[in-house]
Amino acid sequence: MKNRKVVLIDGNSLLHRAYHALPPLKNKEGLFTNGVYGFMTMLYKILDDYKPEYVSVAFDKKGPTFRHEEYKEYKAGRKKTPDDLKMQFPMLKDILDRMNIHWIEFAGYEADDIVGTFSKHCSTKNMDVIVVTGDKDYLQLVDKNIKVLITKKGMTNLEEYDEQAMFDRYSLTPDEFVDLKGLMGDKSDNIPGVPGVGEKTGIKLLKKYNSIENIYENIDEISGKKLKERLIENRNQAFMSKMLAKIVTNVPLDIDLEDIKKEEPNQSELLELYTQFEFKSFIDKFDKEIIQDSKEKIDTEVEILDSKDELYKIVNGIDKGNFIFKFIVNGENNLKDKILGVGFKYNDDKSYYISFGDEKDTKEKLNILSSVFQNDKIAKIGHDIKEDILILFRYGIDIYNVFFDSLVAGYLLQASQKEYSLKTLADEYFNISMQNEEDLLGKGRNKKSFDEISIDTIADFIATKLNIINKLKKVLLEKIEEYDMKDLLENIEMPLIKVLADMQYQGFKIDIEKLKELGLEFENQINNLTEEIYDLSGEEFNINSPKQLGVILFEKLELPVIKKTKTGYSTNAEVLDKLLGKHDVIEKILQYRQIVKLKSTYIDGLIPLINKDTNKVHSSFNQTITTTGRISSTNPNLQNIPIKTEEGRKIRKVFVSKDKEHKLVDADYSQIELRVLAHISGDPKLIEAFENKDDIHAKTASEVFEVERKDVTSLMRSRAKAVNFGIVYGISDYGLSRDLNISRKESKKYIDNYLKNYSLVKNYMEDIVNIAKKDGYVKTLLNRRRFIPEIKSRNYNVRSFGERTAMNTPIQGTAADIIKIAMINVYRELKNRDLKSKLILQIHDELIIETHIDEIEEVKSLLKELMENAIKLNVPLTVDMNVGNSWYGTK
DNA sequence: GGGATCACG
DNA sequence: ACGTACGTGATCCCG
Repeated sequence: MKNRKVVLIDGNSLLHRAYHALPPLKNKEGLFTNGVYGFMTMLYKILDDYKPEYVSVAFDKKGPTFRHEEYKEYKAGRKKTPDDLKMQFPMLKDILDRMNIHWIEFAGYEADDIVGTFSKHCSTKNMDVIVVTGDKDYLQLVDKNIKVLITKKGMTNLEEYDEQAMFDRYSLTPDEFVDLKGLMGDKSDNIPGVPGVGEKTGIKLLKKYNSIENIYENIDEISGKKLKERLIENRNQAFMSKMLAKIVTNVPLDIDLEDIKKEEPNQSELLELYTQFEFKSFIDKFDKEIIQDSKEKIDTEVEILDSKDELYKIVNGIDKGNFIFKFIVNGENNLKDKILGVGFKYNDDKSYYISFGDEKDTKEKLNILSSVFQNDKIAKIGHDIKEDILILFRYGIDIYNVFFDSLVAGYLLQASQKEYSLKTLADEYFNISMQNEEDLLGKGRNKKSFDEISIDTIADFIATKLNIINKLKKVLLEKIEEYDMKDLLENIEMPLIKVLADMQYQGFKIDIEKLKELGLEFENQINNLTEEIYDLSGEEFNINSPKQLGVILFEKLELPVIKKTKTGYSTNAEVLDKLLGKHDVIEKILQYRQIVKLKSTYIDGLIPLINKDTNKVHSSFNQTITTTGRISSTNPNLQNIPIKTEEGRKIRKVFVSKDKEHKLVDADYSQIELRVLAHISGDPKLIEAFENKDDIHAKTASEVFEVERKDVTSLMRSRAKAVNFGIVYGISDYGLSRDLNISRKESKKYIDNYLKNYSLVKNYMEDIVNIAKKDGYVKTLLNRRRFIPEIKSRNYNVRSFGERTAMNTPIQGTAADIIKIAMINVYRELKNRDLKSKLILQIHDELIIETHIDEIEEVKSLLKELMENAIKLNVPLTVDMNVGNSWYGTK
């Protein structure tokens, strides 16, 4: 018969280990959970590996122990347990209770004494005993039935010691190990031992004499004058140290094995706690059913409306309050695809769903609803409302009072998340699990569309959504107020939704003929370059494959390897630039790369996105992607259309105004980020420079290079420009040296010179990093918040990244805030004045208005006015403007 | 689906 | 000694 197995754990030791091994994880309430999480990870692993019938976790009990009575200085000078860790003890004990795992503490004794007593008791009963700890002292407990597991670096690694393993490692028996500690002492417990005796000497002595007692009986034999002297001098201390180090094995415990028998955990209670602590990986191990049962149920009461009359009756009763709504579309493109219906919920009433038939039916039903959408007294609430507005615009319906969007609100609260779907938010803010579209429709080849789903299913689906949006509204708004972001939400992000929807709806006209012409031009160049490259390298290969190109360049042609990537040779432009002149093929490859990029991304990539009827592209402007508050653009990305090279800039010739009656007016902020820096740092010299309309890069050059202003060369100016960029990005000498291809020493000098000149900028950089360290986040001028957990990382690279982020985010983010305000004001003003001109694009510091030719002067003046006065800073904001028939022309 | 590359502010 | 500039998106290759 197999021996019964018991696992005994030193809870204090293991929780300490876990706490120090893991980064400071917190749940969303701010509760530190790292120690508990690490402990449980280990516990699960041990239970899994050893499958014990009996388990107990021992803790130290507060207050003095018998050791303190024997020796007042015991554990003196030890650092206080940090509060972040202290609060995790009751948390852990709570988990153990819910797991039905026994835990124990006993006044006057430490955890190791309890474990010692228990383990010896079990050993005499011939049980297999496994003791788990982070403390080597426990090795004295090892015997033929007792094994000791000691944590190694990395936490989940445990080293197992039985009698043999111990002897292999220390050449000592467990009993001798106590004496070793008596000789060596222990700094962390403030046990003195014999000064000058360390592990090596101690082991040597004990191998010969086996115990401290025996050493002193034979003290005359000891070789080594000094050692002998020390031993004699510290005789009492040695015996006392041994006594302190000896784990007590007769604590007066009332031991009943039945008490520590491992029982089944209370699943639902445990799940509740794991949910609170956000231990996702542990939750995943539970049965699906138990998880499901633990979830909060969501109201899905919904009435399907069958006719326009029914719809009309309901809509008629809506005059003020909250209107939560969501359209169902048969596809991805709300500007094109069929609208299947709409679900809505008025205040806390039940949900309604009504499906739309043909175009005529759709229009009629939307017309009935338009009185709600256009009623300023009714607060519109939804999730990703921009997509719904596209539908309304498509049917000529305006919308007022866009009050709350859970997508945007979720983003504002935590801008670094990947996504903010209702399912994710429901999971994050409530204990609710819901279906998303993928769960409903499937994915890949078997993906269904909504028109293959029964109307009852759709109605349930949408009712769930509406109810979750309603619940989210409450908690997200509370949080937003707590973060002081109400103004940002109400006056910037919510009004912006409609502006972005309109930009997307308006679109940007493409000159198809010009596009095709340019495509052919690029194609010819590519063909020629391909031939030349094959010729120069002596064989045909796929030039687009960095792997194949690497083989040609660095193996066949034996060019020097400048840089490697994870997967092989680096062949990027930086590397190729350094190889220029070493082989004729390099120049051709650089040209080839450039033209292929232009053609594949900006010609071929654009074509499928053009609406064939209108020749327009309708880029999607995304409000919830960037961590800094900028917006992003996709399908196509209109924020990275080439400009830096003439060849690339030609692409802009295909972006034209929609007809002869319109032109493009392009307005961009000059140096907005440096101006923001001047404002938030308050640096008088920087502020003055902008007030004086100074050439900022030239000015920086004269300061950084310590030359008279008249002696600034164009090379100096362009380098100073890089320094200014570096400052905004959260400067590092390494980054600057790479960018300018100069030594780090030199770049460090430039930076030092800069910061010497602009001492308040230097202060800002230091202050903001400290703020981020203290608060865990930084803010923009308008209270947009970004959490920077990286700044507390123990990894240098990660931490440095956090510091640069802390410096850059308030600058980039404030600039983003400012242009958002400008966009809202411009949009409103164009509308108020009933102008035909429309805002169609934003590129971070630049706006493009498709302007009616009769309105050009008016638009230019209102644009300039509204952009420059979007916000009052202690430096002026200035805007440059250009007009053209194409985007190429606006220069 | 991730890595490399390169387009923009 | 450590080794990266901040923020994005699209395309291509390749496992």
